[in-house]
Amino acid sequence: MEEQIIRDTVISILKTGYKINDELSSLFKKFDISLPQFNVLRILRGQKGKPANLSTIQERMVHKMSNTTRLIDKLILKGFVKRNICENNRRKIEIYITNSGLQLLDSIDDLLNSKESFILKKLKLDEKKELIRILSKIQTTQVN
Amino acid sequence: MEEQIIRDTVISILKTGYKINDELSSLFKKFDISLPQFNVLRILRGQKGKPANLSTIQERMVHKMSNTTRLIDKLILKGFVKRNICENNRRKIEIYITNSGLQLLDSIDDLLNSKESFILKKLKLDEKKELIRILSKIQTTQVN
DNA sequence: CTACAAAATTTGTATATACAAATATATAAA
DNA sequence: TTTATATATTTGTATATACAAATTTTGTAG
Repeated sequence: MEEQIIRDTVISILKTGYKINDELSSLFKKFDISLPQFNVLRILRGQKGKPANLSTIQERMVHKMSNTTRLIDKLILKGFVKRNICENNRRKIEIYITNSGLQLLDSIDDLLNSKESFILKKLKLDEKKELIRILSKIQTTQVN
Repeated sequence: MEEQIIRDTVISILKTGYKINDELSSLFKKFDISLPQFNVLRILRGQKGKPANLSTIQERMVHKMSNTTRLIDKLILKGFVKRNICENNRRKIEIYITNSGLQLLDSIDDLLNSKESFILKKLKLDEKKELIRILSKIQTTQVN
């Protein structure tokens, strides 16, 4: 029945998501960061020197979180990012990645690439594209 | 480049997983349970009266967790399940769903079905099947 | 200029989760 | 029978996350 297929689809997305989440988390753990923390660092690297403020980071995060402030706090403690108050708008903060943060990402990049390739190794190129196409339909479904 | 597509695929699976996770969580929250708790209740209902022990439940969970004991504790506190020590093997415990738990599931079923349908409403039947097929390839990829 | 609402971030607090170590029981070997 | 090993679950503890309320600063209407 259709209803069963819907349920199976939902469960298979969830399971695969959890699996990938767990595997990447265990990789990042070796570098003493969490997956969301890594995600933030990568967003900041993408800024190419320009700072980002909290709300920008939140928007771009793979998993939107309720508490990005404390996540940044931890990255600051580890020396991977810096935080300043924005001159123009003192409500905002400006967040930068440090050299140490860039070095960390650099040391993770290759490992991550091979991990990701491994996870998807059974998929042909077409299947990856198909996956992206179908999943993006779900992403763009607005829920009330 | 291929590497970029791999990354995009991984991110799109993660994002979709988080999205579905969050939406279902917010539905279950109305009933004062979490998604993993719901999952356990549904596993127990599937036992059709027979008890399940902790390790069985853990194996079947959508998201394997490190701490199923306390998850069950919470369900017991709410009166949705019961726990006994197994007669044959006193290391094991036997977990049952109560009538109250069954009623809860019953009251959730319809809402959940329509939520799931809504989430996947943009997908044709073939696309759902294709999704399941491709994702199962990832599921069966053993990571060292 | 003052009061009020909006925006951006932070903080308090309760709950959830991960991980490792501890406990309890059963099985097997000597 | 004693000791060791494996199995099943529980507990301690540190960390992570969710959610709501509080704080700080800005913009705007009167």
